[in-house]
Amino acid sequence: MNFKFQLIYWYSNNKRQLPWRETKNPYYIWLSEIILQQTQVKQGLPYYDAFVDQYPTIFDLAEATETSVLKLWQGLGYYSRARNLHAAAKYVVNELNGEFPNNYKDLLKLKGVGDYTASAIASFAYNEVAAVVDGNVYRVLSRYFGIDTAINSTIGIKEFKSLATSLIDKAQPAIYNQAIMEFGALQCKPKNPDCHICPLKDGCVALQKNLVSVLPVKLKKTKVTNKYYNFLVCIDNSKQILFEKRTNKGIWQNLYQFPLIESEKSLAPEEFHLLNFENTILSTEDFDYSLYNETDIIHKLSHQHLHTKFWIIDIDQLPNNAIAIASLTNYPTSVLISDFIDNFNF
DNA sequence: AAAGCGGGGAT
DNA sequence: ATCCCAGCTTT
Repeated sequence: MNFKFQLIYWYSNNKRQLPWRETKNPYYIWLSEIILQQTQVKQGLPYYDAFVDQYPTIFDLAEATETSVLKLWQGLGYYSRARNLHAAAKYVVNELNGEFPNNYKDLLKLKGVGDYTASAIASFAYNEVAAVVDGNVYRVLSRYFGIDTAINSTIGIKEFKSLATSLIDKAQPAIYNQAIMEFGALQCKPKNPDCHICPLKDGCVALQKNLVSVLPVKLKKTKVTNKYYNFLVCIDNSKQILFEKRTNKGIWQNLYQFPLIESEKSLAPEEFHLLNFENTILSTEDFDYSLYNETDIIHKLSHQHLHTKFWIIDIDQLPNNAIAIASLTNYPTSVLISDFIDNFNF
């Protein structure tokens, strides 16, 4: 048996039952693919169910507000996916008369849809011969064929896409694509795969040459920068609180948070006055404050470590852009903020 | 070509 | 700690 039939045979015996595999509806398949970008199935599954439940059609999604879409996305990370998802839904409904793009080339025009996702939707929903290359595929191909080209280099991306295209089963592209990804996820795992029970072991170059643990090759890691965040939790006598939208570029765009002042270093409790209040409505004179967390909460993103302090500030009367404390949970926020809201005794 | 963008799981 | 996850967009 050749490579593709071995994969498909293995898949038929080992595949997981997942809801997006039970449908050919391109909207549901698209939804699942966006959710699963850089996200493990276990983490994405409850979000998929929630989106299907709350937005059963692309029209429902298009009619929603971005804030409500972000709220449902809360906790999943990479929030540009949610913003792009919503924008693409509006594009399909308003510009394409609600007809979902039905081929690789047109799928690529959707915001948040790149080569992998366009190939996945085109093959799964329309059985188009378009080879997917995700993290699983990179791993399987680099090991089986013993390829040490860096998978995140420009040349590597082209080389693996070309190889994947040459291998796909043109008679059943949907099954083949599913099979190679599932094989990478369950059998050809990143760490300590059980190669002695692998159906492809006889042809696997990495196994013969003892290169399983070093393939695939990936270029360097991103450098982590440290930042020092000071959130001002400003509460007044009528249980109002300041909460505002992050409109800047960068992390957590369009999510909500308490007023934030960055500092150059981690401040001691008595150094509160060193914060730069220039762009806030507060002056350091007219309120009492305390520090919620004695030691910094370190919120780790892939490229930033956020050393965070929550300063609790009591004020007589906040301006009328403040919101009710009871309504805080209606707003989409980062995990850093939602954890605080869940734990703080308001 | 490189950097930016989250959060959690596995080891 | 470190790497990885059904990657894409911006610089």
